[in-house]
This record gives sequence, C-alpha cells and structure tokens, in this order.
Amino acid sequence: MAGQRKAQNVASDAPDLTAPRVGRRERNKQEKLARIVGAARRLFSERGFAETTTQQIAEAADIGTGTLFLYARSKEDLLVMVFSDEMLETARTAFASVDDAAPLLDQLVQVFSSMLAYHERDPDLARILLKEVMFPDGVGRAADISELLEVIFAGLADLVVRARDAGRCHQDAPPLLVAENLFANYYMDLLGRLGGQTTSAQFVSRLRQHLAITINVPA
Amino acid sequence: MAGQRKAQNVASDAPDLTAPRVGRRERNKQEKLARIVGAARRLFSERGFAETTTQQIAEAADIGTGTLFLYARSKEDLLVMVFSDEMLETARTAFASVDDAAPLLDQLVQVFSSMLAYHERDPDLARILLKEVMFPDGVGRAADISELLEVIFAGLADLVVRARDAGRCHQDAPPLLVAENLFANYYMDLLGRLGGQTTSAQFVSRLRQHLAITINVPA
DNA sequence: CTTCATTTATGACTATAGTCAGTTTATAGA
DNA sequence: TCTATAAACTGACTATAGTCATAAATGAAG
Repeated sequence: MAGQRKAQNVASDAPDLTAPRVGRRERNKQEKLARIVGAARRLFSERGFAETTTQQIAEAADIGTGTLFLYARSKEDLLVMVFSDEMLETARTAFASVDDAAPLLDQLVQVFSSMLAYHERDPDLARILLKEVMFPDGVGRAADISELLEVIFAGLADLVVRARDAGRCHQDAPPLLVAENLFANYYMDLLGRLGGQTTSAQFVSRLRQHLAITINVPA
Repeated sequence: MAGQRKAQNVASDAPDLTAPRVGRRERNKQEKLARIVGAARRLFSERGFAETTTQQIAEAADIGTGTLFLYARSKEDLLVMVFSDEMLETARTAFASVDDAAPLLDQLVQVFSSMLAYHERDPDLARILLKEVMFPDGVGRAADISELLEVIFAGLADLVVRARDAGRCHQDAPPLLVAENLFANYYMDLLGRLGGQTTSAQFVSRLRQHLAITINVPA
C-alpha cells in the first residue's frame, strides 16, 4: 500500500491569485477563444473576409471545424467578435480627445473623423463590419453592438449638452434624439466613403454640412 | 420614277407593333426573365428569402440552375430585381399623394409612413432588401438602386424647396443636403422598426422628432 | 482511484450558392 | 435551303458555411 502521499496535500490549492475560481475547463475555453479570435483577426486582415474560410481559421487556431461554431454562431459573428472591442476603444478615445473649447460642429467632425480613420485602414472589412453592426442576424451579437451604440450616443449627447450649457448651441431638442440624428448622418456618409463614392476630403465636407443642418449652425 | 418594286418593298417589314426590332432570341430572353422574376417574387413572398433555394426558383421558372445566374449575379440580386420596381413605385406614389397645404413636417411623416407601410407587409424581406440597397455588392445593382435613391432625394428636396418658397420652412441649407439628412434619419428609424425594436407608433413618433430637428421646427 | 454525469471537442456530413465545359439554338450570309 | 458563327442554355460539379452523432475530457462524489 504505498505509504507516501505527501505530494497530495489537500490544503495546498486555495491561494491562487490568477484564477482562484476557474478550473482547467474554464481556462481551456478562454485560451481557445483567444486563439480563435487571434487567428481570425490575422486571417481577416491579411486575406480579407470573403477570402478566408472557416476551415483556415479553425486550423490556424488548432481546433476542429465544428468547435469554431461553439464559440461563434457564424463567420460574421467572428468578425464582430474580432473587431467590436477595437471599435469601442476607437469611439472612447475619439470622445476623450475632443477639444473642449472648440465649436460643437468642429468637435463632432473631429470625433467622426477619428472613427473614419479607423475604418479606412481596411475599407472592405469595415464595410462588412458596418453591415453586421446595423443588421445583426442573431440576438447574440446585439450585446456587443448595443454597447458600442450606447457609448456613441452617450458621447454625442454629452457634447451637445455641454455646448448648450456653454451657450454654444441653439439646438434645444432632447440631446439623445439629436445624438441619434447626428449618428444617422455619420453612418450614411461613412457608407458613401467606404463604398468608394466619395474621397476622404469629400466625406469630411459632406459630413460637416449634414451635421451643421442638424445642430442648426452655418456650415 | 416610281416603278414597281412592290414585293421587295423596303417598308413592308416595319409595321410590327409588338416587337419590330426583336427576333426570337430577344423575345425568349424577355420571357425567361419575366418567368424568373415572377417565380422569385412568388417564392420569396411565400416562403421567405433564406427558405427559398435558387434551385426552386430555377425549377419554378422552368430553366436550368446555371441559367438563373445569367440573369442575376446572385440570389440577393434576384431579390433586388424583384422588388426594386415596387419600391420605386411606392416612393413615387408617396410623393404624389402629399397634401400640398400641410406643414412640411407632416408631409415628410406622411411620405415616410407610406414607405414604411410597404415594408411592413413583409418585415423580414424588407430588412434584407434594405441591406442590399445600402450595401450593393456588385456594380450591376447600383443602377436600380441609385434610381430609387435619386427619386427619393429629389422628392424630399422638392418638398423642402416648396415649403421654403411658401415661407413654411426656415431651414435654408442646400435642399439636397437637407434631403440626405432627412433620409438618413428615416433609414435608421426604419431599421429600428424592422428589427423589432420599436412598434409602428413608436417609429412614427421617433421619426417625427428626428425630422423636426433637421428642419428646425418644434416636434 | 473509480464511477458517472456533464460539458466540450471533433470531423465526416449536408445543404446550397455559384461555376464552367460542353451543348443547343438562333441568326446572318451564301 | 444550307452553313458558319455567335449567343444562350444546361446540369454535373466545386467550394464552403454550418450541423450533428459520437467521442473525449473534466470534475464531483463515493
């Protein structure tokens, strides 16, 4: 009967800083998810969305083809999973770096231009992303997306309120509705830009005019 | 000089009412196209877009599966081919039946409500249609779509100009830019409605408020 | 350590959009 | 009419997203 069981000390498992609650199972899942997202990001960026197959992603992530769909409902889901964090961060940064003293119209153009800059790094991918953001098929994606939209709407509404408080804005409609109106215009102008119908300069020019109409100031 | 060239008379082939220029080939093509569009309309309406296969459409139109793609680049193209005429007609009718004496805001809400009514007959189909209208993949679809958008923009701009001339509008920005702004708001509100995030009444209420901001009047 | 239930992984498989090499059909010219 | 050329048609085929029955891994309880 093997006498020495010292190595099996029961008490030694408690004080784990990094993952006190999670077992191997959870750790494996997280790691696999990370590998999947990493592989998808790399392949989508390198080859494009249509040119990347789910098989390739699965292989790059070193998992079976069926496993991929335990982590993402669809190929499009994967795209949103990969880039929604970046978009959210881009939006937050854009709002954080606004010049407080500038006219509202300039602030808005600045914010939206920052967002455009992000999308222009890969217009094709951005187009598909925009499509998925506004046309979420499953309910699962709604979470990521609504967080993004809420951040944008809240940021815009905040800019409007602050401009109004400082007497720099004469648009007295409810701020959230104004924010939605502004975003609708940004979205359409962005679509025109990513569709290749306008240049970057034309985008800014048109956007500025559209936003000016909404906040009721001269362009 | 007018000798008898009777039999070989050049003019004798001209008076064909239905198809003076077209041979059997062209007629066959037109007929086939009509069968395809008819079959697609029926199947898409009856079973939905995703539930209809291109094979079923080909079979219903009594053509080979490959032939279908000589007439439409893709399944999505087919959807646009089927419904773009109806959408155009809906838009034209909506503008034609506007009450000339009503306030601009009411006119706009009336026009957009008519368009919503069309889409509400089949929200699922409408969603996919909207997606294809704003995200045309091939260049071929651009023709149908840009005609639709031009009609809408022109109609909106016209309403704005007439209201302005009658002293009923104090939005003095370029009419086309105002039209684009108005449409952007309609589009986003429509998306919310078709996505099931608002009721029909909420759609109208929100739309009215968004449009009011753009044309700078009280809601 | 040994069940045993539950969660997770897998790849062969299915369904279907879209392609293409080969065939048929229409038209123009002799 | 017959023939040659071009246009249109076809369905077997390919590529790939997503499913599902089966298998492996995990952890809890004895």
